[in-house]
Amino acid sequence: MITIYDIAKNVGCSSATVSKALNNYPDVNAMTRKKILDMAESMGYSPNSQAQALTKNKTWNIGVLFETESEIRNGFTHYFFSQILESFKKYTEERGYDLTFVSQKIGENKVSFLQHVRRRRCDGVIIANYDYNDQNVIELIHSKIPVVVIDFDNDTVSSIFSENYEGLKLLTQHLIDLNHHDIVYIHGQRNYVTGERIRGFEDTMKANNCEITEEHLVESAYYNRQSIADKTRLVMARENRPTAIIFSDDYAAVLGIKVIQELGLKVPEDISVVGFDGLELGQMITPHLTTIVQDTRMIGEQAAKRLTEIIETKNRNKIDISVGVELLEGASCKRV
Amino acid sequence: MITIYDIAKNVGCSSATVSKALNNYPDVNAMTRKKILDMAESMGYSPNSQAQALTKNKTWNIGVLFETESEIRNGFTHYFFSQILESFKKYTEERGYDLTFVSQKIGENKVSFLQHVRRRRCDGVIIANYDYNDQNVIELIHSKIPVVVIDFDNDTVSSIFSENYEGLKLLTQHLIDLNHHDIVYIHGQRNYVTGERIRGFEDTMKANNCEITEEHLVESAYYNRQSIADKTRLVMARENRPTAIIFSDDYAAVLGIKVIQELGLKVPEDISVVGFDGLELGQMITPHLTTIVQDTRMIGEQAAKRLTEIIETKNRNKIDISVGVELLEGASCKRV
DNA sequence: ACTGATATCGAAAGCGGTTTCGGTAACTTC
DNA sequence: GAAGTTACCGAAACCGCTTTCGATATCAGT
Repeated sequence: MITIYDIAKNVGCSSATVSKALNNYPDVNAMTRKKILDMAESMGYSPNSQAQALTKNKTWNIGVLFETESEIRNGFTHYFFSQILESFKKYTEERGYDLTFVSQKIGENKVSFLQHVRRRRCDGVIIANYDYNDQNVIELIHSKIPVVVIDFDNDTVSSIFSENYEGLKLLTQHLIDLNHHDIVYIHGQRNYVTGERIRGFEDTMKANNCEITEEHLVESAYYNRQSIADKTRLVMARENRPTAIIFSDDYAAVLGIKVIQELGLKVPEDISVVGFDGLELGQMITPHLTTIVQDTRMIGEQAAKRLTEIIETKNRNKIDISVGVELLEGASCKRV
Repeated sequence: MITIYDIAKNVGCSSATVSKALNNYPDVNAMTRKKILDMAESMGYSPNSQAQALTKNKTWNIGVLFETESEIRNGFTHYFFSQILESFKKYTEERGYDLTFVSQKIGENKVSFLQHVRRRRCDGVIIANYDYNDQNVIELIHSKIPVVVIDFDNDTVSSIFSENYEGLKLLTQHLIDLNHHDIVYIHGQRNYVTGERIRGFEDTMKANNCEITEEHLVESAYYNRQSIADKTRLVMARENRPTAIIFSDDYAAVLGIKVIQELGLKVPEDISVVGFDGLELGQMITPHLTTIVQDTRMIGEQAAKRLTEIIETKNRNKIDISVGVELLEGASCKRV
């Protein structure tokens, strides 16, 4: 690898001048600048970002913490979060940052997430879809490093949310408008997001004088095929089966529909089904899924915007950003 | 950020000794070593990987080039390649490498992929699902940097392939065994992989004395919904409609099935359909898709293994690795 | 007591850059 | 022509770490 010293030697100047020419400093003669730039070009010079990071104390690197509590679909393969990450990546790349996945190992050493991020001197970290109870994550959130989280309620770092309450309100109202009164919500594990959604569900039910008992709330493990199938079958086997099911997400809804179909029943003729997320998946099956579309592009972009802002202003102020949702009417619901 | 100098000062020794203690050099007294380690611990020391990279000339960073020719589902959201990447990541992480996505920008500067990788001093690069005709990619492949590619035939760098020929042979034979003779293959753009698959298709058809004309080969754009739907409709509208369709991949097959269903026809009663890849997607619809399962875990692992091998041995020898495929029988085919 | 081996340590150079600051040389200005 | 600017350049310190190599102290052996 060739260095600025090599260039300096060939041009006949000092390394300082080369550095200045390369970095558009004003105090270098136009002629020398050109000679240096040409020489750099012809020698195939490539600045060493490590050396630069060392002096500038900025790596242009953003750490990504991106896993899942589920064993089934994790990391990149997660239908929903991969979309957010893709959008996040696009925005940060434009800003000149690279994304580095933070793991628990560097070279030969086992490290905590915080240690990893600090070793790599990441300028900031985005956390999504991680187990927020993980001691490692907590440690990271409470560090001095710029952090933005997605879908996680906390009082230290900025976070991005979809309007979960609103989403469930829209879904529930939609079903009620179709004359459904007996609606079961198969939701995910209790956490902040789920809490908000349940609240939206309950409030809307009550506001429309629909009875709501514990029968109407069923918990299922997130992105867990077995659990989703089991819970769906359980609900379908009830003697007074509901007329509609709200699934925790599109993935669950699509699986649920499959289970229902395998039971010899039809959606929406025998039961109405809605999801949440707005995955392409939901539109690839028959019937098209009615669902809430989360604006993943916007979520990723807002997360990126907020994170780069924190990095560049050093102001870690907690700001919560809420991203709007939208009802997408498919063909999985029917008026009763 | 605290440095080895800070530790040295507090312990009362030189920075060299601190470094040695931290790196398990033999020439440091057990007592001093302990003092240093304890001090490092209590001060919350975190080595600067940039500084280490500078001296060791090794970054423990692998560049990832991972996009798609399609506008629809790219990067992380690609159903198939995200699985490979996930597996790749798992393996390289275990080995202590970090993954960095290589873009066309660093800080304020626009750069080529090669420049990006060289600036970051990546130890190696994995390329998957990229446009291999991109001048940027070609430049990278012909550089001195350790590179492994997936699904790309070339004569400079090591590559990992699924047994594409074998895959189509299995699919075609399966259909023929079910008495299908009129089979249309809706394949992707012509490239090496597609070529291999077409060869497998044609050879098997011929070996079974099935007629094969240009009618039997239809080209459709990869992961392009519109194109897939159009081509499917075209084939379905023929007056002597085939009894079976082989789609380029599961994504296309699932979309194809939807189109067929929307035409008021049934799979497999009216026509048999098979895909390629083995996506979860294919098993989430009714009927379950019959397809070829590509071993994405193995592909990612082999790619990682080969790449780290090249990095660690400096031997860039071209080695092609072939990964076996398997027929998965769903319910999307019927005997005629 | 003397020699040679061994254990332990640190000075210093190097990795590849950036940035301050002082020094020339040339150029204005009156 | 003296004084003050301005343009341009480079020495040197620094970023944080690794690694060589020589120095010193200690110890065993004879």
